[in-house]
This record gives sequence, structure tokens and C-alpha cells, in this order.
Amino acid sequence: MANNTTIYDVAGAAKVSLATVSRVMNNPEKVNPETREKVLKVIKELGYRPNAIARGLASRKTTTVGIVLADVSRAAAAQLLGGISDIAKKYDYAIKLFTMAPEEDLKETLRKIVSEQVDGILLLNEELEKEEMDLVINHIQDAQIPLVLCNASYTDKDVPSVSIDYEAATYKLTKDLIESGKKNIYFASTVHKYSSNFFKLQGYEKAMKEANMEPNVFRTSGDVSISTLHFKELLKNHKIDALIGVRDSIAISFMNVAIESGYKVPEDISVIGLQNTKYAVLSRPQLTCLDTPVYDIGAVSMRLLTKYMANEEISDDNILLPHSVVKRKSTN
Amino acid sequence: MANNTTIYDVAGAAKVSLATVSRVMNNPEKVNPETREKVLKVIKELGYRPNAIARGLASRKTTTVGIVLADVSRAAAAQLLGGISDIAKKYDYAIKLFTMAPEEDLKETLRKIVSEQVDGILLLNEELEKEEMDLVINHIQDAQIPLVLCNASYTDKDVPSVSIDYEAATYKLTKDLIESGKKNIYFASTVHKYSSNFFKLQGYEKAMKEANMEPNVFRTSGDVSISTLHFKELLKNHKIDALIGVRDSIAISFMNVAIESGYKVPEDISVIGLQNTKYAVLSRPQLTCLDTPVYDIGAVSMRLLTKYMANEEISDDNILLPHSVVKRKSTN
DNA sequence: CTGAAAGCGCTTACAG
DNA sequence: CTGAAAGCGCTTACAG
Repeated sequence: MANNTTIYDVAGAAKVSLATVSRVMNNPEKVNPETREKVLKVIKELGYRPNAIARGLASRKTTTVGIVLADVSRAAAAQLLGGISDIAKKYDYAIKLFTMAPEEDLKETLRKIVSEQVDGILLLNEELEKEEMDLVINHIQDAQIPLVLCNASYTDKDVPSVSIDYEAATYKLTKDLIESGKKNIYFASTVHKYSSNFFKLQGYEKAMKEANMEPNVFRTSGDVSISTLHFKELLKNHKIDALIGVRDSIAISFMNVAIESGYKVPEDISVIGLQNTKYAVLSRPQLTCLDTPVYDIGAVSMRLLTKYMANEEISDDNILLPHSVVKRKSTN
Repeated sequence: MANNTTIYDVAGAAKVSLATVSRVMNNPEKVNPETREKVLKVIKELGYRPNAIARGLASRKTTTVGIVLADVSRAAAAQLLGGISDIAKKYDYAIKLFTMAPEEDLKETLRKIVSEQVDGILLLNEELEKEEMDLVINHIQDAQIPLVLCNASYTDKDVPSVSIDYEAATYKLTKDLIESGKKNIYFASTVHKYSSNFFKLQGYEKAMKEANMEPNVFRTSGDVSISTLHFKELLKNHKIDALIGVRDSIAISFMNVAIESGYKVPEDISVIGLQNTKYAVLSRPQLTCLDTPVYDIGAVSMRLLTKYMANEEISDDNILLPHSVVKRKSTN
């Protein structure tokens, strides 16, 4: 670690006490303008920056937030992080990253996170089961650390969250497909977890049931080489005229298989992705998508968390951001 | 922040001094097995976890590493983070994320990073100019914080780094294209920065010059809607029979434009990407790529950093991981 | 408005 | 092997 100038050095050089230096940094209005200027000058000359760790210990505030997620390398997680990081910077919070894999000892990981003394936590759930969510939320709330769910929501408990209404969005998309005359609408998802995919599925099933159509839920892998085989099999044995994929990569993987099997998209089969990642404009044809404003969800959730950490008045603690659909060439 | 059980609580319950509790956690071999067991039992019962901030202040070690990058949301950055995070977890280091945009006050950001008291820094450069790199490296080395460059290298200074030999890899790929008879080989990159793209370009130019061919370097945007226009224009005015893209997304964007303009890939034009991200298997045809082992680069660089932080003997401080080429359907 | 002093929760020589 | 004490670099009542 660096051997920096300390508050004592500044106090000495400015011929004031360290308490005054501290005040200049934290409550400048409480110190005489003249002394303030003098101290500020010395701070600048010495390039002084208070030791964040010492400050954290003394004030019991680390101005650090913990981001808890399952897998950093997923495209959606990375984009959420973009929004989070920009707002965190704006409000001068540092970011600590914690990955929490389900196969690990969840409790141990949680204790670790709590011991790191973050002022608030953003939970980006993608991989947890409902019971695990319960455990995680309880643990954090027991530790009295402000918590906001990012790109997720939780109906059983009173937990602040920022997301979009995945159920309503998927319901509407499915219904539109039904009304456009599609008869065999498939829904491709991954393994069952309690995350946004759960709500997407709910919306799809609701629309299908309302139209007295049997839901066709197909679970596959995020790994393209695996899903390709799955989709080949699927197309061989079933008539499909529309498919909605919970991830863009799944939708595109299906689309590629369909086209290579001789189908035309969108003439024979309509394909929709539920993310609108960068993948969506790199496919041929480009993918029609639910436009999930991932960056915004990250940004707004971080902003909400700053409010909790500052004990500000909060009017709405379950924020659903508006969503839209980007019509491209994979649907007609 | 959470009101946790402290070391005093443990000491009290175990009827020992806090020094002993501390020793049980940090130098267990120095304490009598019986007392050790007694203390361990209490620790477990109380679910005690030492306050990381207090520990950091007292020991001047935060067991935290800083990851400095330009943009979290880029696919390559996210995958590097995956490898970093896994190894960090293994060695019990926490991760603090710092974004450093060139337009910001670099010095201020650097001071901020130093003030956060990380034990080591991993620099993921993607967006800096060479002079900025200089500034950043100097600042961190002056602060005496161990530094490792991740997915980058720096020839002017003695800075530990983990990367692959981008120049050699691109040289070889270009040379192979030349030898297979391609006459008009283009290289598509983004704006000029001192990053891996710089070395890729070097390799391309070297191969072209050796063959007495004029390098055709085309700079475009990472934004597909922009690059699409660029590529349409390019194809209209130039004969191209091969293109190498520094990013997969750039290569795919070009490939899509080419195919929609009536060219056949790979029959008329060979296309190669220099990353091998997930995009590469979602394109049609799938993209031949330099296989950059991004996860491994992240993991190895983090491992190297742990060695520096622990003052271990280091045999090689400029590691070049092996690379390979994944031949897919976009080349013949 | 300013300073002296206590304290944040730990670690680490130093005695014993 | 164990404990008392100092100290890490700050903040924050409390006096004045």
C-alpha cells in the first residue's frame, strides 16, 4: 500500500489541528473561510487525499457499495454494471464486486460481504432459486444494509427494486403474435431459476392460456453448440411459426438453425429476443427485440440505493422502467 | 453499515484477550491448540467475521485489488473480469472496480484509486493513448502499488503484464491470407489507441510490407449502424477479398454488409475476427477467429498480481499466453 | 470557529 | 503461549 501524506502532514503544514483539516474536508461551512483557504491550499500542494480505510473506520461509512452477482461475464450483467458504475462515480461511491455462485456456501459468502462493510448492496440476481433469494435477502436485511434489487423484483417481501415489467412485456409480445395469426408459438428459455426469465415465462403462459393455446416451453443451454443441436431436433419434430427467446443469443441461435434448415425468417418463422443486446443488430436478419433498458436499470437502481444510504425520502421503491419493442427484420 | 459482533465480543465469550482472538485468525500456529479450539468454537457460534476495514487500517493490507478499466460493458472486459474474479476469490481478495475515461481528469482518478488503499492494481487498458498510459503507470508505481497489465503490454517500461502476442498472431493470420492468394486484404480497426489493437495492426502491416503489398487500414466505429454505412461505402469503391476485424463485432458487421451486397463468404471474401467472443458462433457463417483466451488472461494476471502482493519470487513478469486460431466457415 | 481527546475495530511488537 | 498497550489515520462530540 502507498505511503501517502496523512492528515497530520496537512495539519502541520497549515499550522492547524487535524480536527480542522478534517472539518475542511467534511464540513467546510463550519470553518472560517480564511483558515479554510489556507488548509485547502496545503491540501492541494501536498496532493492530499484522505485514507479511505481510516475514514471508513472512523465514520462507519465506507462510501462503497457491494454489487452481488452470479456471473460478471454475461452481456446483460456487464451492461448493468456500466449504468451502476457511472452513477456510483457521480455520487462518489466506490464499487466492490462479489460473485455468488449457487453451488457455493451462500451463508459464508454473505458473511464475507457483510464483513466488507459496504454501505449498500445491489443484488443482480440471475442464478438463484427462490429459496436462495429468500436467504440472501434476509441475511442482508438482518445486517441492516440497504439493499436494492437490480433488474429483478421480488413479490414476497418488501424489497426495493428496479426492473421493467417483464411479465407485461412478454404477455403483450405473445399476444401480438397470436393476433397476427401465429399458431405454434414457442418460448425458449434456460434452466429454471427465479430471475427475470421467470416473469417472462409468466407473461408468455398467460397470453397463451387466454387464447386457449397450449404453451410450448423449450429449455436449452446458453452454449450455442448445445442449443444448436437442441433446435435442430426441435425443428425436425415440430411445426413452429414463432419463437421467443429469453436471451438474444438463444433467439439468434434458433434463427440460424432455422434458416440453415431451409426456413425463411420472418416469412416462415418469426423470431423475437427479449433483451436487445448488441447481438441483435449483428444477426442476419436483425432481431426484433423487447428493448430492455439495461444501462438505465443499472443507473436507476444505483441512484435509488444512494437515496437509501442517505436516508432520503423515497416515493417509489419498486420502480418499473418503461420498455418498448424494437421492430427489426426477424418478424413481419 | 451492519452492527456486527466484534473481536471484543469473541474475546469476552471465550475468556481470552482480543490479542489471542486476533492470533487465532491470523497466526493460529502461535496459539495453544486448546485455547485455539475454544476461540474457534466461539467464533463459529457468534458467526464472527473480522471487520475488513479495521483490519485493513491496522495491518495496512486491505486484501483488495483495484481493477482499472475504461468501459465495463465491453464483452472482452466482462470476460476478463470473469477470470480475475474467480482467482481473486480463490486467494481471498476483494475486488474494487474503477472506471477511468480518458476525458476525465486522469490524475484525480488516480489519486482516488490510491486513496482507496488497494493492495494491488490490474490495469485493463482499452482506451488510453500512449502518453496517458505513461502517466497512469508512473503514478501507480510512484505510489508503490503492485501493478499488472491485463490483456496489454508495454514495451517502454518494466511493467509486469499478461497478454498474448497479438502482433505475432495477426502477422501469421495475414501471412496465411497472402499465401492463400488473397490480393486485397483489409484491416478494420477502431480509432487509434495504445491497446491490443495497436499490436494487431503492427502484425498486419508487417506481413503486408514483407509481401510488398500496400496495407489497407480502415477505421470505423464500434457502433454497428455506423460501421454498416462505412462498409457499404467501402465495398462500393474497393475490391476486397479478405478482411480482418480487430473486434468480432466489426468483422461480423462487415460480413453482413458484404453478404447483403451479394458477395459470398468465404467464396468471394474471407472474414476473420481477432477475439473469438460469443458473437463468433452466432454469425452466419460462423466466424473464423484468432482465439484470444480472455478468461485465462484475466485469471493469470490476477494470479501474477497475488505473487507481487505477497512478495513472492517471480520468474517471468511479461507473460504471453499461447494463442490459436479457430477455423470456422468465414474463411476457406 | 478551533483544538484536545476519545474512539472506530483491528494488528503487532513487547513483556512476561 | 498469552495479555497489556500502542498505533493504524481518520471523525466527532465536547469544551472553550
